[in-house]
Amino acid sequence: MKLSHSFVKTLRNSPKDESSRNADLLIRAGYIHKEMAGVYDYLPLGLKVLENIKNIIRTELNKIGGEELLMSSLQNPELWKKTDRWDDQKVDIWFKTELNAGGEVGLAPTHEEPLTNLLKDYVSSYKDLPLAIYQFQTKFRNELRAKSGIMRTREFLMKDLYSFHTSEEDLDAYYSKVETAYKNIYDLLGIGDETYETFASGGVFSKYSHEYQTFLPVGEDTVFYNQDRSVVLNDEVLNDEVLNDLNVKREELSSTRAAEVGNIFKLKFKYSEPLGLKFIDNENSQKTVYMGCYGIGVSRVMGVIVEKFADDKGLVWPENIAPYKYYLIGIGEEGTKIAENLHNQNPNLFIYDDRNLRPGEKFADSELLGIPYRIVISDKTLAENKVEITSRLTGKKELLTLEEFTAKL
RNA sequence: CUGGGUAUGGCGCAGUUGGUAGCGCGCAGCGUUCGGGACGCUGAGGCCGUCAGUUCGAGUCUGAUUACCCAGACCA
Repeated sequence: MKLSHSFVKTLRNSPKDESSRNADLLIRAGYIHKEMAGVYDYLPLGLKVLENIKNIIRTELNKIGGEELLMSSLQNPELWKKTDRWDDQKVDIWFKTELNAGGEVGLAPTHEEPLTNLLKDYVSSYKDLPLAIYQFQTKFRNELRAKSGIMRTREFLMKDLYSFHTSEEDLDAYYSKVETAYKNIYDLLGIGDETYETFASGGVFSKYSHEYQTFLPVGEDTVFYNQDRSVVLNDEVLNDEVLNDLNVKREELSSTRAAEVGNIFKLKFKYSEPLGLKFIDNENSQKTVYMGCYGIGVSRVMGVIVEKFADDKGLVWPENIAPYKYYLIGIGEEGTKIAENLHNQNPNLFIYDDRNLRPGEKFADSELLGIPYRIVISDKTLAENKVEITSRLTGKKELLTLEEFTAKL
């Protein structure tokens, strides 16, 4: 990608109305644009990051049998009335509007109801189960207060997976598979070593749910953890009964701020019962389907990654999710010519800074954008017939011949 | 929702006791520069969030309203 062709520009000043580090840097670096409080646009670079995160998640979910679909945002109130989640007193984050033809619709804050209902058309026998169905979908939640940049917004991208089973054992077994998949996902996203499965409140049908919490000073949750971090719990469930269940003592726990990057639930019959999702078992008797649901806030994860890695020079993306791997700078006539050639061979790997700027500005932007490796080709490096590679993360420089470098691509 | 704060060119800001707007960055042109955000000259761009009001005159005063930010509450 040639930078001169992008409509996006970097900013030297921080926008006044963003105090969160993630939105500040993402806006300055041209990854996102703010539409209004809690509503952001994803510009070409931001979209690439989002897509990279999605692909990591997609790959892992497909490994555990997930099937991807895409459901609608507009919701039929009748469905939600059956589960008692349409009433604003019960669920206070709905965006609701009216049809010109008459009647109300809502913008989906989650998708248990429509998917459970949808499956009534496709599930009739135990032979149709289990199922694991997921999507990447825009959710709408009318939060009283949007904050923390892209970490808590009114419109956001979420991966939601739902599983359907004939028995509690099967649900439990699948739940474990998801736990493993989630661990892999957070590892691949680069935040695995600071992300912990955390006990949280479970609701009606199970004692606990599990959240995935990334330790982060600007996180919105408070979690408690023991010394080896084998037990982590949300402060909302910090009580004697839970401490007893988990066999930890209050005194041995420390607390920290953390950001929720995922949440998994055993729903059992919570939605299948009221919506009537049933199957016939092998003895011809009618049973209610067991369900689980598993979410990851994709856009929030992007914000958490920014918060986790950014430094005083700007963004720092892990290689896996960076929009491009290399930021290419040619200096001098010969260096520019070679850089241009290199870029043209594989435009998808490089941001080629072909702008008519002095090198210092290009260096600064390469750092602000957080691209993993900066490649400089100049008279200086060409004197040794080499190109210079600088790691954004470590700042370490390396000189390779052009042949050695292209061999690595 | 409660409390506090802010609204002035694309971004960041200044506008003194009311006299119809200025700076930095960015942008356009020319020239000198060219491995760490260079410099000179020239230039474009704003009815000062919105609506009322006071006044001969309002970015400055009054009232209302909207948006945005922060803290808290809320948060499958």
